[in-house]
Amino acid sequence: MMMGAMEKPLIMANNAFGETEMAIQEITRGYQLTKQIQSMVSKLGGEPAPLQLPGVLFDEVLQALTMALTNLKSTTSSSVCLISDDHRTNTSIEIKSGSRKRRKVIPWTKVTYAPHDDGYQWRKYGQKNIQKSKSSRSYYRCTYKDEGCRATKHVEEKDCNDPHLFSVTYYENHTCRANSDPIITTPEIELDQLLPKEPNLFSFESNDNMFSSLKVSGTQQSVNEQERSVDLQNIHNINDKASIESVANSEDCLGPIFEACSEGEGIPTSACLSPPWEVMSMDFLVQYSSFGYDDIFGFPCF
DNA sequence: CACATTTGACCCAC
DNA sequence: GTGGGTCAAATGTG
Repeated sequence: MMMGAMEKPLIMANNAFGETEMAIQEITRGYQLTKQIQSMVSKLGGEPAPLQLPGVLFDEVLQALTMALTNLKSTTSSSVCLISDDHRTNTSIEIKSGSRKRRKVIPWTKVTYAPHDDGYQWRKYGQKNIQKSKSSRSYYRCTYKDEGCRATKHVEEKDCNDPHLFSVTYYENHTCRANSDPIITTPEIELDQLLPKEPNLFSFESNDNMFSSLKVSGTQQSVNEQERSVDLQNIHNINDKASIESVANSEDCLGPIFEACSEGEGIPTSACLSPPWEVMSMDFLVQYSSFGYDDIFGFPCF
């Protein structure tokens, strides 16, 4: 699915999210056009010396666009309700310890790229080196703690090759005025608006809480509107890097960097990604879309 | 000056 | 005793 050079970008809904989405579309288009030019330049051949510099510049442009997309996508996905309320809202249970009742908060975790702005205002109150982890963990609480808001979060660098990847664990819900922030809770943004109307839907099929397959659909302007399937015994044991890469990098698998959603009992059901992220983002994608469950499934870092 | 961050000390569950 | 979470004084920043 290669977008034509003169093609216009999609027109999105006229709201804040739509504007962000439009920016994402534009940058994605810029990425694709740069790829096209890079391809044309590389085909000229025969004059390697003067073409070496443009080659390096193309790489840098593509990298810059990719980073811009990541940040935009990260902001978008954390600012709107991609996640079902059951999982955005952590719950708490009462635990009896001796004669005392102790409230145990069930946290939820998401993996995100920096900057991890989730729309709330946080105040850092501590930092500790964690025994099991090479990196330190930062402790944040809501700026409006004085107003009775008990929300806290812990931010820790993920133990994988990507230094920009962070694990953010949330405890308690915001009860402060920030909770009425329309960006966070906009009810009119429905899941189907967020899910890609474009190609590259990776759908995870689950069976008894185990992921059994990964499907990739190329639907928009795909030469063959076909659905290809990569069968994986259990997605949490992904080790077939090559097959995932081949799908992710296939020509009719272009589009937004990624989106992720979760339905039902927290089992990630669909997501999409585009070729620039290859397997690295696949790992991120899986972890992101299974926020709070990575401890259970133990997704690997490639 | 007000607010945020840093960092060593303290608390507490295990 | 140890490790993780929180406190609070010192320090930084706009």
